[in-house]
Amino acid sequence: MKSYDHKKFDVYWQEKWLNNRIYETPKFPGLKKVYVLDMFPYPSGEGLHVGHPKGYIATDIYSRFKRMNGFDVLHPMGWDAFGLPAEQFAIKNKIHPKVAVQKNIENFEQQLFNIGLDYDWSREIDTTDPKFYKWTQWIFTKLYEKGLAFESNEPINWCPSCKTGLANEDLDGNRCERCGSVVEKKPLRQWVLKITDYADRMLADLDTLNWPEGVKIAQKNWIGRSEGAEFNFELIDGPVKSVRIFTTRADTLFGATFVAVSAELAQSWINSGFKMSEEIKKYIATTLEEQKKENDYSVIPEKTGIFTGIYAINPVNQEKIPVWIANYVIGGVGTGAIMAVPAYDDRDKDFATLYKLPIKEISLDKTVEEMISKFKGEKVVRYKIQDWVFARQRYWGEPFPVVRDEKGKVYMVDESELPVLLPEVESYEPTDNGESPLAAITDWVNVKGYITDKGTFKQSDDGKIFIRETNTMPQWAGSSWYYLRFADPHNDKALIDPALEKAWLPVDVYVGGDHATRHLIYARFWHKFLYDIGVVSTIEPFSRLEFLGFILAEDGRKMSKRWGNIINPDDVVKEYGADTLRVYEMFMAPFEQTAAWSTSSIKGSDKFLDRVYNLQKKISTESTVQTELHKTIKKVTEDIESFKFNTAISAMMILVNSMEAGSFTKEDYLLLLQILAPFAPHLTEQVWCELKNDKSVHIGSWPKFDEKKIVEKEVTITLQIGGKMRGTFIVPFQSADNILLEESKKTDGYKKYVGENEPKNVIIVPNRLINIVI
RNA sequence: GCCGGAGUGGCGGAAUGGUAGACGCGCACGACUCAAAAUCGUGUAUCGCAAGGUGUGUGGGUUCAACUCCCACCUCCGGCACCA
Repeated sequence: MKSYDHKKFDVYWQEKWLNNRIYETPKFPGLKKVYVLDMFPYPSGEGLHVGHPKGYIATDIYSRFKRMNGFDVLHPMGWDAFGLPAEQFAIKNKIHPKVAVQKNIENFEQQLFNIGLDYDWSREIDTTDPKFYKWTQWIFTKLYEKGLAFESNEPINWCPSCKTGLANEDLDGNRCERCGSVVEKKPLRQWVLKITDYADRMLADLDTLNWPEGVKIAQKNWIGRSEGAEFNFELIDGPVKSVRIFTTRADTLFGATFVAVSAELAQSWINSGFKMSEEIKKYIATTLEEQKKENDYSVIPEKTGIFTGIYAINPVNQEKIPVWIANYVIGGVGTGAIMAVPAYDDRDKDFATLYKLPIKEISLDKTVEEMISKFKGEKVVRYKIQDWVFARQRYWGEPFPVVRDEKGKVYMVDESELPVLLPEVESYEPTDNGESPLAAITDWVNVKGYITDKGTFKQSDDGKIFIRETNTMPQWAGSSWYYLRFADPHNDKALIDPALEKAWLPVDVYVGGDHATRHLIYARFWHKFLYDIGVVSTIEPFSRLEFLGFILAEDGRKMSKRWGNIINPDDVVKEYGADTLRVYEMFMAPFEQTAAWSTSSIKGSDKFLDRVYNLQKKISTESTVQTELHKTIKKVTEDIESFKFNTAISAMMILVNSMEAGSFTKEDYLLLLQILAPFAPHLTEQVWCELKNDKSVHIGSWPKFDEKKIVEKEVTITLQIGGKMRGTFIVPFQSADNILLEESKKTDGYKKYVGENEPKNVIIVPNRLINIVI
């Protein structure tokens, strides 16, 4: 049992803060602004477990800290509420996703509120709100205008279980990231966004970001820029005049001993009428089938191939070399054809060894550049990143603001008629044929109207019939720009007012889990596009990124219904109070590190807060803790700024230990309350207001540490002899070297290990250490 | 295979190249109590009665001094993957 009733404090202050609007952000910031943002959650039906609020607690501490330091803080919260789970819930229970989502949001709000988070709820947003997705649709129309959104019929990844097309980023290997089904390649009419146009800028601007190095590297690899060249190899009696190969090693062209093409390319030759033997056809078919199948990436598949009977001419020496079909050459990568140089490429070497093809060593005396210019190569930059497959054949997403006329010509819906509302349907079931459930609603799909002078579509009852686009946008659409909306959440004339954009953006600190190669790629892409059309004034959306480590269950597994190991923050708040939950989650491990929950360890944080509360009974007029107090203020200030919450708390624990053992004044105690306030807002507010008769600790100013007080009067010097620790002694701060040496001679350690011998060398680190070398 | 990150007590973890294990949990003993819980106090890397020795994944190196820097390797976690 604690000495105070945390339930009373929690509820009292949470309501009071709400009523006094102490966390409401001004429309425009003053001199100092900071925009602190959490990756907004998907409001699932299961509610929060204790892992979810970890990041929110951190941003809460950070924004309270900044507010106390005189900043105007934008710290908002919203809901990323489109997506498959709500839809699947709807299908199962025949409840409209909107209804389920609303209920879940209310539950989430209450759970977050109970933790005492300082969000400005007047700025709450929801991606499924038509007032919000109006602007998601608007961005799409702008992308289309600039030629960055286009339709394609290329085969795309199709998840047979989710019954929708997917982007490369939605895959885990060759499985659907959501459900784990192996995806198929399926030709499907698709909306695609030209993210590749921004690849170079996204790569270059990574350097400007204060992000964890690992994320930057992951993005760099995902974008996967490679510089190389393409060369034409003429074919003798082939299906086409020449085959085009891509290489990053043009300098090895003289060592090419065969050409290898993908089964896909060979199939296209057959499709266009070229005759090949049954054996070859069979090989192509089985290879294509194999490549579709599940890959175990830990094992490199065995290489197979077949000779086509065709020969190619190496453009650098007119040598006649055979053309093979090989399973290690993959359609869709590069040109789908390579020149094989077994002497300088391990894969080519394996293949050549297997099929007894020649391996030719050469002298590499020409540079890549020389080879390109001399042998009519073409310099080519390739990216691993693919254009963003942007349409989903599902119900619960943003409708496209797109119609077609009877000839199939595409028009964007006029801006004045946005948003295109997501209609009610009877069945949310997806279909097998790649049609969205929306396609079944004929009186929505067929819409009368006309084309304006600007070339956009407007509705009119006496107009011609147009057909609406029935796909919806992917889950990542809303989250690609939502952070902009918080600065101007109720604007219905523009996505964001330019003055507010300049005032608040960019996000100064962005906190969340690992979305290195999806959300953080997509949002950067859209932000750069919005920069190009003048909506935003910064080239990057998130200046600083802090990753959070997840909280595992006590058994070391992920918290999940399936394992029955979920810990609900509501229960923890009830038993220990919001402050204890907050302090414990920040103390349990370094912020960015994954750690397991411990029901016994949390008691330590609870005890700590109780001791802080009880300290007020010990207030005296003498202080023995000045140095330590000011050291702690310094440490906590620095640690919050760098997200080292665990060591900040540890420093405060050390201070409290000293305060218990020694004596301290009321002023000392109030300073402790102030630096603890961001971590434990309820308890500190209660005691602060009682003792000081002040309005709120949270709008007061952050304590400044006194540099003079941090300086110790006496320091403990470590005595080393020959590098080994042989004792300690105490001297006044900043004692001269000769004093240190004299003092060290008085120690037992010196007498024992040095005695009358003359030291070879003496190394002195002022205020710290003396090392006598013998 | 490539690219990241990490290996420290029974556990979570702390250490600008300068007393390794701060702080917390757990455990042991003691105080309070009829008793228990809570609370408080003391102890808690390891070998040794002690003096002292050994210890931060392994093996080398640099240095007066290495968890920290360099080289080689092992293990675990994450990402990418026959990308030409």
